[in-house]
Amino acid sequence: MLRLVVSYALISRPTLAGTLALPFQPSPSVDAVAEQIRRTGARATPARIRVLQLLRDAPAALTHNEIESALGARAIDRVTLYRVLDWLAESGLAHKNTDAHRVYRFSAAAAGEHLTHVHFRCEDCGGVFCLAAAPPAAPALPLGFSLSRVDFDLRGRCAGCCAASS
Amino acid sequence: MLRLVVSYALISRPTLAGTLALPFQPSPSVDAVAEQIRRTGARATPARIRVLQLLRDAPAALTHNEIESALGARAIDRVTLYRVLDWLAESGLAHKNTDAHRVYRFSAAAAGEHLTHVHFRCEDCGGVFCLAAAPPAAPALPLGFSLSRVDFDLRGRCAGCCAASS
DNA sequence: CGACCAGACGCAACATTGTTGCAATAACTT
DNA sequence: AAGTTATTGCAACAATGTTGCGTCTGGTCG
Ligand SMILES: [Mn+2]
Ligand SMILES: [Mn+2]
Ligand SMILES: [Zn+2]
Ligand SMILES: [Zn+2]
Repeated sequence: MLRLVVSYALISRPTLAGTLALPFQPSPSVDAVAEQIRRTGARATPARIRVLQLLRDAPAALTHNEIESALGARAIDRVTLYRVLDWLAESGLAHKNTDAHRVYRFSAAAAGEHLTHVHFRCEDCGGVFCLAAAPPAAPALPLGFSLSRVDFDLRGRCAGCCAASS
Repeated sequence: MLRLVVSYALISRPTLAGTLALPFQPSPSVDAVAEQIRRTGARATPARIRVLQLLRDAPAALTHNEIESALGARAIDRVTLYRVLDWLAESGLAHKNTDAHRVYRFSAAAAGEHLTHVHFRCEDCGGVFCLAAAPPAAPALPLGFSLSRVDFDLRGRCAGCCAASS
């Protein structure tokens, strides 16, 4: 069975603040989130509002599964959640990334542009941590290739997982 | 449906040789491969020999699916192939990586150490290309984190996919 | 306000990749 | 040649993600 635990508390701990980007942000109001959605030209539905608000509150990128659990009772439909998440990513309101277990993780885009910093990916829990360091410049590409983005990923075990196994 | 096409020919083209690492290597004999397997202390079974030989012949990292197709008739069992591939990776004879479509790709380990160079990952076909550039050094980690590996991945569209859509 | 309708939703069914349990087989050892 | 035990093949399962389609509703306009 796949073990996918997000060390919520740990990620936003001040202990790591010196090297972690994206500090915790105050929760946005429902109206503000709805307005942000409408500005893209699309409809501000309850599903989109709740999910985007959840992402903006989250201290780390979340999986579809984690979001479904977080919504708890009166959860929205599984497929709708997939569509909402993809829509958020396409419309630029969220980032869609793959974690160390090859599962998609989503994070609110407003909080910071993930292309401007380096990431640490825990091979144990799958968590993604935003580090303060900037990624280096890309080397030259072979002829005919086109670049869309650069990822500098450090892999290993996060503090939480290291502590849990010692 | 998932489209997973490896541009075999393209990857080993001399056009790209200036910037691509891992040039094409001559095919190893069955006996040499079997001996390489036995040296790990495990049994040299037909499945392991055929798969490792295929990987050493391949100009690019292959998915489970591609390997199954390549073996064609008298294919080995799906599950056995998964186990052979995982064993090859664990025993150090092959590398196991994730492509842009979040599918595992396997490549023979002897041909070159992938930690010493940068990769280009095509977001269209999922192909992984080894570039000649070396990855930059890792920045400092937060306290308690442990690093196991660094990936510097360029993402975009490969020459084959760019040409196909123009 | 009430009707309208493109866009969003919910449901059911499906696809793909990867894993687990277990009995049967065969690679190596003696 | 027989014995041991790693490896195989099969069937069933699990997790993530997708597609098709009929129903509903958010935002708009009369
Ligand atoms: Mn980030
Ligand atoms: Mn490589
Ligand atoms: Zn972890
Ligand atoms: Zn491509």
